[in-house]
Amino acid sequence: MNVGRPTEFDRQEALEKSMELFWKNGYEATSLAALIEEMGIGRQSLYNAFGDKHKLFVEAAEHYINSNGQHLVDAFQAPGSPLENIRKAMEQTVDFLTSGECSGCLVTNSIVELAPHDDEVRELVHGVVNRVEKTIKSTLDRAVEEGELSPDSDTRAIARFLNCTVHGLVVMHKASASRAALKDVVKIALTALK
Amino acid sequence: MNVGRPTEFDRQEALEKSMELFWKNGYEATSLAALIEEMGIGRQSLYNAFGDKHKLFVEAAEHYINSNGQHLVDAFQAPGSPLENIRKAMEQTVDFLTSGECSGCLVTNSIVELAPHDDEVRELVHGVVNRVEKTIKSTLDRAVEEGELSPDSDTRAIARFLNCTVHGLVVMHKASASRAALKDVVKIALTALK
DNA sequence: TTTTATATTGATCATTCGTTCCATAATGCA
DNA sequence: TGCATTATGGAACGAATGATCAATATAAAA
Repeated sequence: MNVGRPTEFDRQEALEKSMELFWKNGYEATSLAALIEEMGIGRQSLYNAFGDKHKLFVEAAEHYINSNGQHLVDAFQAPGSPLENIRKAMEQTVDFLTSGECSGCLVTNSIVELAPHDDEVRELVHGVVNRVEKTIKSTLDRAVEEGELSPDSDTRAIARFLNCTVHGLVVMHKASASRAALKDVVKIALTALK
Repeated sequence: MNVGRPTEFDRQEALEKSMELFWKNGYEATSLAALIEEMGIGRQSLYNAFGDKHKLFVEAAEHYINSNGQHLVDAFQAPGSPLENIRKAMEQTVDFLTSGECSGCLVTNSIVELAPHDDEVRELVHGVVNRVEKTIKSTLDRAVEEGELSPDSDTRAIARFLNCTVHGLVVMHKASASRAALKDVVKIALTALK
């Protein structure tokens, strides 16, 4: 077992670096040369460890979903008041976008750049969108159960709406919208929770 | 005046074709070869008439803004009930996205793909976003004047919110969201107009 | 008709792209 | 100590990229 020359680099670390690059520049605009440079590994090592550029991207996107994406899901599912969780999750999104050097959301970026003509990526991001929608819906259903929301609320529609708002916030931020503008959006969006 | 060999192709027609291609595939994924193929002109003619790929893209984007983008602005500014205009404009957006073969919105696409690292495009789309926001705000202000909306409404915030929702709808559509899902979003978003 | 200016056509440019080949190095196993 | 197996580093691949050059064609102006 474990025969052969041992790998010299940290696979997870290299994957993380590639994720940051794809996140910042998108798929097409990220070259193999840039990846090798940023990941700090040799060309052949990249192909050995990750297959090819597209496979690397998919793996990087999955890693993004399991790390950054999970934070959003966690915020919605936290214990305590469901509506308060939703408020916090939306404001957390604004903080996430406006804190430090952030390039929006890798999922949103991939939806726009790749989903229309890349079947594998489309299935991946479509799954994420559906999962987030269900997460929000279950939080809303809990809000109904606990009397925070009217029993005749269309929780699925509201969940879709909030999900949509998150993507809209990402786009606005990339269009140089101010933090105040994003907060305005959240403020109004939350008025739909009555 | 008008000296030299006359141009054989229709410049506006060629520009339109390039717009459709950039719209469908994005900037990076649209090659010169595909452009001259679709535009039906020679390579050198393209460079003579439009400068280079980037200049062509900017001009195509401006054309998109002045045609497709104007339809949205017109919907908001139509005569009659302001709130009714807003409702129609949002539903028109859903129709626009789900009718025929549409690749979202060239402006939204450009924001995500190019705005972060392309100064010229960023200024262009930033201007569009601001203009749309002001258009919606003026419609909302008219709604306040005509008593359709409470006088203490934060019309700028609502305008930002609706603008955000439009971009979110585009992203959702590209993520294979159903027409029903988009309509759900609009239904909830309009409840913020109370 | 000659001159000047612009358009078209096709060849060709240097780069960059993602990818692969190959020789070498480093490990565990027999 | 070989042997098998995997990793690394560098060279090189063919294809595609955006862009330009040079030759020819077509028009108006002199």
